[in-house]
Amino acid sequence: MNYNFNEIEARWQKYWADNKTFKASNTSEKSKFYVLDMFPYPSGAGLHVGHPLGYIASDIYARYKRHKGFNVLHPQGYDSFGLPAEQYAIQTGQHPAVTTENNIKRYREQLDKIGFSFDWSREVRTSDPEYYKWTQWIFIQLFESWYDHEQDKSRAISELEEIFASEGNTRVKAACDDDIEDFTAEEWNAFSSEEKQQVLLKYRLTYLAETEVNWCPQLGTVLANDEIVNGVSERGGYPVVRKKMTQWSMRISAFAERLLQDLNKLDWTESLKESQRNWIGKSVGAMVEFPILSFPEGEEKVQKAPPSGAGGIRVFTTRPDTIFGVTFMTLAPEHELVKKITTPEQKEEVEAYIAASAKRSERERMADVKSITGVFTGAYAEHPFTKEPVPIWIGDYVLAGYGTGAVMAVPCGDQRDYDFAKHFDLPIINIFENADISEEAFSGKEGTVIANSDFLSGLKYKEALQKAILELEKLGLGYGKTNYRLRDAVFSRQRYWGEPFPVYYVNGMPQTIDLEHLPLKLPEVEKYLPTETGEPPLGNSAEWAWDTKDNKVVPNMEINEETIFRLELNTMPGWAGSSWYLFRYMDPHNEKEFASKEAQQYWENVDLYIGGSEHATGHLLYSRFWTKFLKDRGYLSVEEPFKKLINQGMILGTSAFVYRLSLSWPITEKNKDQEKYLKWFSLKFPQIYCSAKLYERFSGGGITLKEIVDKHPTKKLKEFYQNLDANKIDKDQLMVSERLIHTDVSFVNNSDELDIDQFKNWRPDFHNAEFITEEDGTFSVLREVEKMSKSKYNVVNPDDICENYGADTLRMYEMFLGPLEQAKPWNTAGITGVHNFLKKLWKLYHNGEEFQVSEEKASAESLKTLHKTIKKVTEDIENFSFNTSVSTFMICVNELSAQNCNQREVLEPLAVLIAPYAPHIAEELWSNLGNSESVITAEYPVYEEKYLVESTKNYPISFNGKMRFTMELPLDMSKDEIENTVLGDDRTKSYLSDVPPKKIIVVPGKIVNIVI
RNA sequence: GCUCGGGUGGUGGAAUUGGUAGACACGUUGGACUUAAAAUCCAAUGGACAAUGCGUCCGUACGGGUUCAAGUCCCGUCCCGAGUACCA
Repeated sequence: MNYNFNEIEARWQKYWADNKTFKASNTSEKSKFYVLDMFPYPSGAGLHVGHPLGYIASDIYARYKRHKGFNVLHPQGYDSFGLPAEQYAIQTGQHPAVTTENNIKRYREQLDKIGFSFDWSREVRTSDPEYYKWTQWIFIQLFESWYDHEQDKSRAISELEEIFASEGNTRVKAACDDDIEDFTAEEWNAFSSEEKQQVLLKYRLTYLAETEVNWCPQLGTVLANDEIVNGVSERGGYPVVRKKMTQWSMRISAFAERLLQDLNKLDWTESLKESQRNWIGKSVGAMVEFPILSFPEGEEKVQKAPPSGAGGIRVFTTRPDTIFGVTFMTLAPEHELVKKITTPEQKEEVEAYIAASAKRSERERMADVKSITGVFTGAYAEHPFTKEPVPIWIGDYVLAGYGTGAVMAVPCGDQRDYDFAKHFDLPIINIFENADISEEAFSGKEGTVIANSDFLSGLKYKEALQKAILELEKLGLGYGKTNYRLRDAVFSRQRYWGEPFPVYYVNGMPQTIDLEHLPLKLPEVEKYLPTETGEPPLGNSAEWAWDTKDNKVVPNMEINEETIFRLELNTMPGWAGSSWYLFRYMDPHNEKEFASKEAQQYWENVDLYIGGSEHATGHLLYSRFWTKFLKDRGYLSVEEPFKKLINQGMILGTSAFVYRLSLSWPITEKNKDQEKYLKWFSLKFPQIYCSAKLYERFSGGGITLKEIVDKHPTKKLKEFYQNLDANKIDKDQLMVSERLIHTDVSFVNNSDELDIDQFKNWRPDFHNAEFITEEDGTFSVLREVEKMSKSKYNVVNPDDICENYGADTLRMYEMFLGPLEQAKPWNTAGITGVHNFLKKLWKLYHNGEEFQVSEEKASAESLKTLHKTIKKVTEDIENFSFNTSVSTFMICVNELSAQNCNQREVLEPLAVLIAPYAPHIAEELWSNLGNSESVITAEYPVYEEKYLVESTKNYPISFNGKMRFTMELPLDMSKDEIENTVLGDDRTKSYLSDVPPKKIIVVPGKIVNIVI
């Protein structure tokens, strides 16, 4: 019987589904193990071979753990709220829920074909009201909480109210807005309830605030920092501008220190922890206040303007020890004090500068690091110690968003300050002993001795740092402070397809809806675009008001501001639902809690999490934040969501680009009839030869040139295809890409012919390209490895692989490609190797057509092969080195085939051993071996040392470290005996040629090295 | 710029604590089977020299070093990838 993978796989997939083989129980005597994949966003394009990579790895591990006797939770679900479904809805009018449902169906079909051991009874979808009910509930909990820095935990807002009522807010150390004024208990108690609400909002862990946000006009929404790549939106690549808006924010900054410290507890890769550390961006230093001096008109005398506090410029610095090196200050152009302090003489210049820098986008400012710009405000600040006036400048190298938006400039110690000072001819004072600052700033820290600095002179960096802070504190002009780069996370999105906020507004103050009335379901809207007045899409809904009497949604027209109020129009961002989904899997159908205490206590948190590294700073940070919050408030018992995390590398696709090289004579006024330009340019290939309509029809995935020719045989296209030299390029595999490369160079050539050699000279990247010259131009074909994506027409579909080779081949091949964590290009060519291996494995259990295993004792040789394999594969799985375990299996099967091994004693354990990797074939073999239950119930084979014990070792004999020959010697031979035996060998003698060796190194069991 | 990875045949990649570099697979070449092809099986396959085999030399980005022994450890240089960036 041949290895009929299609039939075998379909049968076992049905068996698993019918028997609920992978259903996990929340009560078990066994130890638990939780293996989780980052759940997918169900996009319209379906899965490509890159998606399942991580799923296969986690599935192998989950199956392995089951064999090892663990109760394994291995669920899967969908992150089903998101932008693409909404964009699609805007274009086609189809409800996102409908397209999402369709996409999920397709995903499920594709996933099922690969044979994953997911417990689908626990499936979650973030867009399901029964799920987002609890996302809304968590939001409410955040709203009802504040962060107490003294206890270092989140607490109920009612406790804060009690503190305010009894002692005011002066002693409260809370994470809160900056602009809070002190009040006493009496004052608090005298506040109106509205005033109280306003104050509390500044303490809540989710709060409304006028914030400067990243606004993307094309997408019509705000974006989080991690949704912006290189100044443009991650999705779509649209420009992003800064804009002030009232937005919900999450006070994640309150958790900065804990998020940083607890990284040490996690079994994550160092690089991932490092990116989180960078993102949190802790810096220790001091807050210093420089009082402002002003020059009142007509008076030369320096006068102290508003006393410190109200009128000072606050700066954050990591180097308070360098304070005597301050020669000027720089404010960000957006700094609120700029307008107040600018002198009339400087006003014009300053305003022009502010206007100019406001025009420059964030991106331009980032790209243009080199040029130094700035303007003097005319104002001066007073140095806290020397009392000397310090000129105040503005410059856009200072960022409004970091620290206080102002810096004390120490040109001798900071390169940017140095450059600024040089450019504007500002003084530079050297306050470092033995430092040369004639060319650049001196940035040394450890061992640096401060000079020329009054009471700091002679002190080392560390001592000076502490002394400076101490002295500042004495003056009341500064204090030690730790600053974090981590900003509070904006939580509002002006979108339709997301979780609605369970919030309505009474007199402008937000109120939340009680749990028993959740979920607040997403309303129907006529269109998914912003309203004419610029409100988010939910503003289009006719029924989006909250009736506080009946606790239900009612039509907007009934709003009376007494019992019926308007609801929040924003929705939550994508990361809301994904921040806690791991806990919902534990108890997915619970209607009373997001997960029961029992389920939580049993499953705790994720033991192994596998997913892409693109979530390093977004999802993984937010999820940690919410977990810590829920723990603080007693809803969870764990501090961290994911114990161990592995990033699978991306699988890349190979794209072939067809470029058209053509001649053209662009005619301009200047060169009319004078010169001929040979201009090379690329065109969207399909658009040359086929209509735009056709192009759209093909956009379901990668398209080959042959497909276009078959479906749309225009004469030109046919000719082009036929004339391609099949010896030079694989014409049927030729993929057509819409990629457009712009060239910015044109070069002069007086001939009409394209000089290919010259062209290659000019563009070395085309050195290996194929060139084909046609009557209407020259074409070139280039292959490049890049991210696999529908838009790049380089997608390989896993369905086709399953169809042609089977899921087991796909699973093993994806693992065989290389280390899990490494990015690697997909190349289908090598898949036959893995497929042949499975065929050989199949043959081991068959005698020609018949399934047949022998009940006789296996040979010592075969047992050795088996146990060697058990040992290596087990180690490999534990180390997530799946690629090497696949080759171990290949070696094993090659050896057993050579030994003609067909004994049950070897083949039965082998079937279990390979089951995590190739579960379908394993089930088939296991059942043919006479077992009635699924192979998943089988115990994992145990490696026994006794089968591997060797009596001899094939010693490599090397001379001066170079291996020359080997000698088979008993392992129990002593060092001296080995030495004598080796020296007695004829080959050794010939290498020594009668010269006695200088030294002989014998490492028993390893090597012999003779030094001549 | 900084941080973290990495650089090994024609290709993907192996090589626990320094101990036989190139496992396993693809590809290529030759052979068997076949009318033929596919499939399958067998053999060879880092490079150079030698070629009857024995062999010799060079080889893990580059230059040094430590060591009996270095892909592996140390110092310096170059290159590639990822993240991050006027972070005060």
